[in-house]
Amino acid sequence: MNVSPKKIGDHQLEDQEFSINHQKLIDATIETIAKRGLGDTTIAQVAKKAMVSQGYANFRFKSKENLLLSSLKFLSDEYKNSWQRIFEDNDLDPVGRVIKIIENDFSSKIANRNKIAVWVSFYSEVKFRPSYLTICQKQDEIYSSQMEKLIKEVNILTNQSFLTPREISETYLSMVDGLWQRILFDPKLYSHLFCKDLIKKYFKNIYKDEKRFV
Amino acid sequence: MNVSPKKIGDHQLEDQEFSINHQKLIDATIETIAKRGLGDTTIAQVAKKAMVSQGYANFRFKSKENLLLSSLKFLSDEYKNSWQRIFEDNDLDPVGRVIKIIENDFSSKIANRNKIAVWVSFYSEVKFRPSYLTICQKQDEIYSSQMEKLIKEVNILTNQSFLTPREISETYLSMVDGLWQRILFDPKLYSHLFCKDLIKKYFKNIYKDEKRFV
DNA sequence: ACTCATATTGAATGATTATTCAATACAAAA
DNA sequence: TTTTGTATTGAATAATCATTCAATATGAGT
Repeated sequence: MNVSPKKIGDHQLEDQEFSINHQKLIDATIETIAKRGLGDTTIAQVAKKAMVSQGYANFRFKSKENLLLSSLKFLSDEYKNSWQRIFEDNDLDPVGRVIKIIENDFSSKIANRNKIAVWVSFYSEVKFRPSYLTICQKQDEIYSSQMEKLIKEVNILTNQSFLTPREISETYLSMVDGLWQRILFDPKLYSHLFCKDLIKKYFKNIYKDEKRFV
Repeated sequence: MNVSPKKIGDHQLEDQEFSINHQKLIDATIETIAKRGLGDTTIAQVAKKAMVSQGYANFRFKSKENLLLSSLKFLSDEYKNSWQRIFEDNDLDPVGRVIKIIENDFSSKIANRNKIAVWVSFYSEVKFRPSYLTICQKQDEIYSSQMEKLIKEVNILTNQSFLTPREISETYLSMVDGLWQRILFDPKLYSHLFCKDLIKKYFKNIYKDEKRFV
């Protein structure tokens, strides 16, 4: 049953990342937050869902706070990986990349109601937990600047010059955050398709000659 | 010191709305949520800030849940009043109304960091508290439909027909939600001026001939 | 089989906090 | 002044939880 103490040579790995229990607990944390909300998430519930003892969960992560932080970090990395792959895909041209970005932001892996619930829970605490802010802000800054660079390329290719890359990028990113929130409210009305089409239409209005924004 | 038992004729007013303590407690609740977060807001803190006893706060609102609910309702009504006044102002033409709406949504009364913190706290709980959802959703639906009607008028006046009123209204509202969230993260970067100009530029791009969107 | 180090348990602890309620203050009416 | 009904208090209660830790299980090395 105990799988965690991986060894390299004679050395016990210090890094928690390699433990199966570590990941089980993080998954259970995310599920619990999504089901009951951040405020009603207790170590006991998480431990039960992860099928380890309550004491162990605390021992492993040193504190509840740290468990929450690790879970946020995990979600944050998952999101980052998904868009970084798009930015690094050399088979895509700028417009194709933008389309992939939109589709990723409203894919069922990223924009599902459970994960959004977790995101929003942490967002709401950001003002009071500098540690949450650090994780969210760093990610957002990179995404934001990558996006701006990408839009710059699209602007040049399409001869669009009224809205600056910064403006397009900022409006896009706010719109995504806003739509994610709305998915929480009313997932039927704000379906993935609806959101994607809305944003594509928004881009189509900026880049009138570009056929690919449906 | 006791001002609350207003009487009409011989009748004790049942309606809590008329009590000064009632409003003091709601104000204190909002301040406390903004300062410490929804999760760390206790009745004791709120009561202390409102300068009444802890027992009284509970007695008055029957439960903590109910106090929170009343506070959300208060904020919700305050917001609704501010935009309803704009929709009802007969001195404004459609474009002028849109501009007022934008300015209201990023006025310091509405988009200040404390109130946004409270909004976002409740949003994050919406999935788990149907009562919160009811308040937020109802308000949003009315705002949304009023906005759509207004945009329809602007579209007609400006001969704009590529984006539908619904699309413009949805993108606008999501953008506002997203920007509010961003104000929480980084209020320096997302100043009121920055947000207003960004949105006006966005409208200017839709209504190219309309000089008033700066 | 025995030892030892590490992983894991789960019950006990102590802190926090919503809620209750008996006691008191207060203000109007008699 | 006394009575009476309501407003308000604040201490007691009971529930919930994070955290701790002594006890136990496990598995590798000898």
